[in-house]
Amino acid sequence: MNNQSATKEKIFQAALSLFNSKGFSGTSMREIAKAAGVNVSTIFYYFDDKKGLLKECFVTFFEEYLNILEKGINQLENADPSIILKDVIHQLLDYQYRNYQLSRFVCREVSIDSQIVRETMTTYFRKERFFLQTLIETGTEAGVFRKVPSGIVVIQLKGMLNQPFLNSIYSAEVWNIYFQERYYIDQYKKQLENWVDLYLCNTKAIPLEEVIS
Amino acid sequence: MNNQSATKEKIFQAALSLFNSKGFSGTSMREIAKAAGVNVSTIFYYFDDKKGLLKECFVTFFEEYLNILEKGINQLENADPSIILKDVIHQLLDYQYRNYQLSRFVCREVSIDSQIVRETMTTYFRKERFFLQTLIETGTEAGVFRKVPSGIVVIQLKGMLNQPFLNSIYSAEVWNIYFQERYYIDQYKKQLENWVDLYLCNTKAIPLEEVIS
Amino acid sequence: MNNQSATKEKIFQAALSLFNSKGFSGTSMREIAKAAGVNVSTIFYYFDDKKGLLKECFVTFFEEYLNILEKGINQLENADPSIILKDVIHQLLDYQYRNYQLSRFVCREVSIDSQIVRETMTTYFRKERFFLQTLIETGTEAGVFRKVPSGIVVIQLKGMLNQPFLNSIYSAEVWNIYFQERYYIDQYKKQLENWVDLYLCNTKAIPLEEVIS
Amino acid sequence: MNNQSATKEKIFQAALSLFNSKGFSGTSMREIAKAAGVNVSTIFYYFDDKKGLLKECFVTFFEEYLNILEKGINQLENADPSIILKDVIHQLLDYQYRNYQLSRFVCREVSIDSQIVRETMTTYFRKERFFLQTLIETGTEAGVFRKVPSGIVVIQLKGMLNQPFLNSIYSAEVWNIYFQERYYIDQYKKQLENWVDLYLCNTKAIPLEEVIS
DNA sequence: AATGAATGAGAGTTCATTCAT
DNA sequence: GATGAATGAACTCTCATTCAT
Repeated sequence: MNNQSATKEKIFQAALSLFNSKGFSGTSMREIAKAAGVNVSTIFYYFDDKKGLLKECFVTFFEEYLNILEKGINQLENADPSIILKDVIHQLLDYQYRNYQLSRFVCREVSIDSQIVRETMTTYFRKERFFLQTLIETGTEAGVFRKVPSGIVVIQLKGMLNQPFLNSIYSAEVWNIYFQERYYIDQYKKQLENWVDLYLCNTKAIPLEEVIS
Repeated sequence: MNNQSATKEKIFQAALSLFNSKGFSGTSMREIAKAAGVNVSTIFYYFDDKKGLLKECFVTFFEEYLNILEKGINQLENADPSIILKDVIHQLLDYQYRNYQLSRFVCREVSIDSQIVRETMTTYFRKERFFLQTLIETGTEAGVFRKVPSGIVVIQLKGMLNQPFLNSIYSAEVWNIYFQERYYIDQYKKQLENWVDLYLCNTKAIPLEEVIS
Repeated sequence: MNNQSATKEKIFQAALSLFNSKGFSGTSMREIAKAAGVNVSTIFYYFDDKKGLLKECFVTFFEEYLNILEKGINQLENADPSIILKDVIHQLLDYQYRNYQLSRFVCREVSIDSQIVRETMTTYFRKERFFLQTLIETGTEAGVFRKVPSGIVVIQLKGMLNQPFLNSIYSAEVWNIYFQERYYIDQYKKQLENWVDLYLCNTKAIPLEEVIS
Repeated sequence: MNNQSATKEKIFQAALSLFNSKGFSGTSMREIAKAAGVNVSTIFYYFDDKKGLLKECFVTFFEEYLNILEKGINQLENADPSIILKDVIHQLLDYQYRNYQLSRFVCREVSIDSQIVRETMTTYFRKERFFLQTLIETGTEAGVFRKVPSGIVVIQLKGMLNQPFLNSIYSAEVWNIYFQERYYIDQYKKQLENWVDLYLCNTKAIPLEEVIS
């Protein structure tokens, strides 16, 4: 993405993968080094300390994440809010699908009450709030969406957006639904579109032709 | 709850609170001992090892959680599935509201790929799947719910149910929504009922009189 | 001395010996553990951290050191200051002779500009100053000592008192003078008594019968 | 001093200052590099390794130090040994005054029992012994000094010479005596001259006109 | 029922040092 | 002449855990 050294990128990917499956605290620097095929010291050379790796994860994730939201907002003037919301949902799911390791990890780690989370996330969350709130409230004002409490609905939406990636193991092992595959993500996306139509706009239901049990 | 010794309960509560805010791996036995006001060895006396504490958290959480689901299923023969689903949602939210520390922690930790999670959770999740799937599919067969892919919808529902507790800090700091307070949980509950009515049953929208911004 | 556990004492002695010869920063916890025949963790169990060991050294050294000075002061009313000063010199040399490792280390480490030195030593040095200044100035007021600038003279005296232990290796290898042996300490003591008589009191020189080259 | 490159000198000064306040082992190459404003590798380029820096300190210090002593010896044939001794004392104090960081550091580090100290210092100390012993014993043979054990007295003298610089912090904070200032060094020098007159030669005391408390 | 002493393994981090450029 | 990338070894310190009491 950025022109970091190849070594730095290698380390970052290794860290990501391990953080994802074992958690931040549950992953040791030595494990990362081994997975990245470098010496432990090299990690410190590039990321200063373990927190540096965490920060990089957060920054990387939110950069594009917020970009997607911002682009959606910028199109609000010319288009139907419900269509834009669907498009944003589409792109966010797609982004998380493409970066499912990062997404899961960030989504989980963010719920831990550490100093670094507070420091790093505050700005991001403020921006995200602005974008989502604008999106919902513009739709309501335009008469496209029902009158809903935006905060509550955003939390609801975020829950739905994250769940597939947060508990992909659960989905896979319990429901045989694999969100690493396009097919299931598309299925999920369709339901969220239904959510917009039925729950938010309260229009007619889209007839479901292909339905998986 | 059960007639454990007061010491054991004290330890469990201390562990819970710390696991909740710092994560399982991020919490040390010493910290727990200090918070509980006992010697480290005492924890081992009661819980065998650190995993024992984790297991206790899972067991405690799912005992009542599954109870709620089971009771719902048992009433399915005599009542409207949509009403039962709403009632189950109501009780699950209420349960998590009463045990928000436990809920948040379990919900987060479950997404970590450790041996102990796999071992402990498999049975619980199988049961949960059976209950939720039955609930949704009975409703569909009875013509009360739209035709929906049950797995996808359950994952969607679970996301919405967990989100308030998983990221309570986010809700509080970013949206000023405090799910430790009845008011906000009731607001949230109302929206999930709307979700059942509008999204699942596709009936008319319930007019919203009281709406928070 | 105090009723610490035998293990703690063992560790302290090992640390002392290593600090003495290799310096504080130059000594590793592992080396100490190995020398003491305990596990590294045990050191932390007793002394919290490495600084804890340093502090213990300072405290141990100055406890008796200041005791000697205090006793001297208490006798000032009834006796000739020059005799008391000689006695104090005698006892200080003797104390350092008995604890030469500790003395050397403390004396050297004290000259390092670290936070812990400042914190720990301030009180001790204030007390020491009070005692030594009182000793010198009482003698001057009594007309026993020449009129001398007390600060300057105390620094001079301290230099003479420490040198044998500070650079015992120098003394041994360069001059074949071994201050671990009574004989040489007694020789040195005699010269310091001469210093009191000739330099401070300016009386006749004591005729030297036994002189080593 | 010598025509080394400016960079080398910059590094040396930075190292000196850090060694002085934190000790040799307590100072890292990175700290030195940072303080000198160069890359770590540059230090290795100029000094080979960390020991190289230490050696340079020793060499630099003793070069002029021994020069002073040698010049004193060379004048012994034509002048009163007591006057020469006083002059040597004067010049040594002055030299240490001008290079107080180096002096303090060398004086302290020399008491550490490391291979490099032994290797580097042996020659210097042998020379120093020869000069000081000759000085004292010539004076004694000439009947100018009392009959004293030269080794003991030299150690005594060295203690007095070093103390002001070894523990300059002690002097400053405890006694408000700042040996970085001419005034106090002159005061101290005067007392060492008294020491020569009264203790070594046993002549009348020099009347003290200006005396600081 | 509960504790203090003690441990081995491993944590994150820093060390002095090298080498290609 | 000077540097940035990379390393292996060692650092201090904390981890979960055991065992005798």
